[in-house]
Amino acid sequence: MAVPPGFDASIFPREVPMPLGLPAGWKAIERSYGPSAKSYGMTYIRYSSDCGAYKQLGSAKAVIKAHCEAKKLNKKDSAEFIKEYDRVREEDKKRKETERESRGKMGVEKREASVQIFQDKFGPLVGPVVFCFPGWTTRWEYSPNSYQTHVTYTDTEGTEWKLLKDLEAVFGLRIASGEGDSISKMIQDATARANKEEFAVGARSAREAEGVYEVTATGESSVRKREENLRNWRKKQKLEEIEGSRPSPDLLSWADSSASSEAGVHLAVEEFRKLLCERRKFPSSVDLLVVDGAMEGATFAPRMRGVYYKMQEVFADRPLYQRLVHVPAAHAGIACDGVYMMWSASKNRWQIATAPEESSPSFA
DNA sequence: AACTTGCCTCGCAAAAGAGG
DNA sequence: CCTCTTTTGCGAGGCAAGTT
Repeated sequence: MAVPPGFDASIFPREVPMPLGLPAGWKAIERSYGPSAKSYGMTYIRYSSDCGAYKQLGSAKAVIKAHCEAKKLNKKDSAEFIKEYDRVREEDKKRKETERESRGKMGVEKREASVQIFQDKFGPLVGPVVFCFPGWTTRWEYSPNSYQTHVTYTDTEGTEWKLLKDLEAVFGLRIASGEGDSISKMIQDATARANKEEFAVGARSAREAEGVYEVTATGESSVRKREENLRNWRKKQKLEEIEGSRPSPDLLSWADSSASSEAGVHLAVEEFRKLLCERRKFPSSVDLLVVDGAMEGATFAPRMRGVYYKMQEVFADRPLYQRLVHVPAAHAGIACDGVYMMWSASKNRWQIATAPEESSPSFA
């Protein structure tokens, strides 16, 4: 077993976040295998209770069992507790599935059905139309090995799409969930502006340059040689690797260092605004919101505090905010986090959670 | 004897690769 | 361009050697 690149045994053992749905009062410690082990470079997790009664439990289920024991729960309450744990896990699984589906990755049947819904309404989706979606970027890459040019579309969220079928499936799914109107409008507007010849310029340019041709949301086009593109790509990969090994870079940049200073926060907000407007073409009037303080000691404080922007969507008749993070490796230098702030009608309060749904588990 | 620690395997899911 | 197959990655959980 090869040791993963960048593996550093000296950072272990270390505390890691407890898996979702486990009770408070426990710690998860990640340890690494010793140099003599076949699994050197791999790690494993052990759980211990803060009270010291349990040490080195090997799994989440064992933690649940021990928790019920320690709390002297009777059979019924224990079963209830386990049920709740399963429910939370299930919900998280569903959330992840929804996330995958929004990227076009779904089961065969669902995919075919979604594609059908789309095609019944609009016919097959074609490149020149996607090319005209407002705020999207189109990139043609020529690969000399296959003499083929493949196209990648980047949507306004920065998600890349390589297959028109994926887009059809996602749009079909959204139509089925009642978003038909906005999609219809986008498709119709784009179809009206679509121009086959203009689109064909992309593939031709990429082929002639034997490299990459890209047209951004604002209509600027650029050509890069293949080698140059490969270099950039490698650089990006490396950066992402470094970013990945570090805990949330944005927090280090301001939440930790300058949260206490009014001016620091102000600077961070302005920085986000600048990036949003210049790189992601948001209107300069975009509403930004700072979440900070008043939660010292809260486990998820580092995950919650930060700058949020007001989304176009509304939730429960009130604005919906999404957290922004600094990601220098991303092309815009900025990205949206999976953390939202919304109004909860049932609880009659603002809350921060991982998905804009009434039922999603919330931090506060 | 009971507990702690390190290691290994199994099974599933995601990613990569091969082929039509 | 798309689908099917293979490979890889990863968490859960058990086993066994070492400690107390």
